[in-house]
Amino acid sequence: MYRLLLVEDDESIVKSLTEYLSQEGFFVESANGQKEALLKLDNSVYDLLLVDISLADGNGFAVCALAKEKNYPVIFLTASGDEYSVVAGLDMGADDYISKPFRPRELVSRIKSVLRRYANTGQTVQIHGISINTDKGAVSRDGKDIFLSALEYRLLLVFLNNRGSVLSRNRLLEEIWDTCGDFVNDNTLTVYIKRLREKIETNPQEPKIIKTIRGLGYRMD
Amino acid sequence: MYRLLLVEDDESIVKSLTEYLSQEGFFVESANGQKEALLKLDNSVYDLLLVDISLADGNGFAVCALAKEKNYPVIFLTASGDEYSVVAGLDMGADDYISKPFRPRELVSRIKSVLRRYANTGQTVQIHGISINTDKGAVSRDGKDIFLSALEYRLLLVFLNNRGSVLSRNRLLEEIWDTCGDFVNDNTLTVYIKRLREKIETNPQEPKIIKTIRGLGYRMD
DNA sequence: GATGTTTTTCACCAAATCATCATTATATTA
DNA sequence: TAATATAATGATGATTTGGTGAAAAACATC
Repeated sequence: MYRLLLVEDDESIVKSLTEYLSQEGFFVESANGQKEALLKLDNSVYDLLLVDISLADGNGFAVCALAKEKNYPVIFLTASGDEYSVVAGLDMGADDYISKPFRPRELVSRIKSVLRRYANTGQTVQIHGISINTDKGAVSRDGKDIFLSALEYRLLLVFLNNRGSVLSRNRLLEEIWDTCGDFVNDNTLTVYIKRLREKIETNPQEPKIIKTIRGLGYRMD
Repeated sequence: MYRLLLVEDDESIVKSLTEYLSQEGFFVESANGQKEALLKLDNSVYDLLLVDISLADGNGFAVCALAKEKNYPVIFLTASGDEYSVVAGLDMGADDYISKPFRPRELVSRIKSVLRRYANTGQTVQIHGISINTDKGAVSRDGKDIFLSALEYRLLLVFLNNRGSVLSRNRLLEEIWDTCGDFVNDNTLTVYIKRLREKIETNPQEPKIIKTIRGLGYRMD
C-alpha cells in the first residue's frame, strides 16, 4: 500500500480526495499547510507527495524542496492557467502537475505513473531501523550492510509489500515457493523466518519486525 | 469463480461482454434493466456489479444504492463525456467507472483490480466498542490489543459476518469444525463461547456482544 | 571434482492451544 | 414447585504449532 501525503488547505478537497484515493487503495495522510507538511515529512515515510502550490501559509515550494531532498516524488496541484507556478514547480524537480479542477481518475493515473517511474529507480525504504533498497537489493542497519540470501531477501520483500497484514504460512509458501506446502516441507518456512529474524532483528528471541500471530501467520508492522 | 452481475439494456453489449468475460473465467449473469437488476440482487449473491448508468427504465443509481447497501463493489459503464454521471456515480460509492466504448481487456483489468482491493480491504469494523481488523488479524478495545487464539478469532469472525442473525450451535460447529457435532463434543463450542466472552465482553456474566438465545443458538447484534 | 554457500529436511523441545469431563447454574415446562 | 433440558464453568490431559540446532542435499564457483 502506497503512502501519500496530501498537502492542501481546502477542507473539501482534502475530504473528497482522501476518500477517493483510499478507495483506490492508497493510504492517505494530509497536512493543512506548509508548516504541518514539513513536520510530517520529518516524522514519517511516504511514497509520494501531492502538494497544492498555493497554500495560505506560503507557497508549496518549501515542501517540495524538502521532499526532493528526501528523494520523494512530488505532484503539484495548481489552479488552472497558473503557468508561472507550473514552470517553477517542474524546475524544482516536481515530477508532474495537474490543474484544478481535475478528474480524480486522472490524478490516480498520474500518481500511478509517477510511482511506476520511481519504482525502478530503487527507493530506499526505512522500516524499524533497517533500510532496504529494492533496486540494489541491499539491506542495512545503521549503515552496516546485512547480507541476505536470495530467499531471505524475497521473504523480506513479501513482508515489506504487505506491511501490516497477516500473511498466512500458505500465502508465504505460495509467494515464495509457488506452492501451498505440497512440495516443500512446511518447516522450511519456519526455518527461513528464523534465519531472517536472526539477521534483521536486534533481538531474535523477541522479534519486533516480524511478529508471529499464532494460528494465523506472520505480520510485519 | 467470481460472479458478476451485468446490468445493461443493450442486447449486443450484453452478448459480447458475457462471452468475453466468461472466457476470462468469470460467471456472468445479466439484467436488462433496473427492475430486473433489483430483483436479482435480492435473490442471488454476486461478487461485483457492472452497471450501465443510462438504462431505459431509469438510471443505474438505484441499483448502485442497493448494491452498496449489500457492500458489493460496483463498476459503472458510462457514455463518454458524461462527466456529471461519473461524479455522481463515484459519490454514490461506485468503485470505478469505464467510458464506452471501452476495450474489454481494460474492463477485465479494472474488474480484477477492484476485486483485489475488496479481497484485502481488511476494513476495521467497530462493534460494541471493540474494533476488529481482519487484514491485520487484530482485535482491540479502546486501543488495547485483545489476544485471541486462532479458534476464538475464527468464531468471532463468524459472528461478525452474520451480525443480527441467530446462529444455531450446529451452524457454528459446521462453520468452525466442518462438522455437525458428530466429531467434536458439543460442549466444546460452549467452552469457546465462554472464552471469547471472557476476552471481548466487559462483563462476561452479562454478555452484551454475543447473546445467548436459549434453545436456538447465539447472536451478535 | 573440491570447496564453500544456500536451500531443504530431520528430529526434538516447549509452550500455546484445544477438546473433553464433571460439575454447577439457569431457564423451561409439566 | 419439581423435573428436565439447556447452557456456563473450572480443571485437566492431549494435541498442535512454531522454534531450534544440526545435518543432508542441492547449487554454484573455482
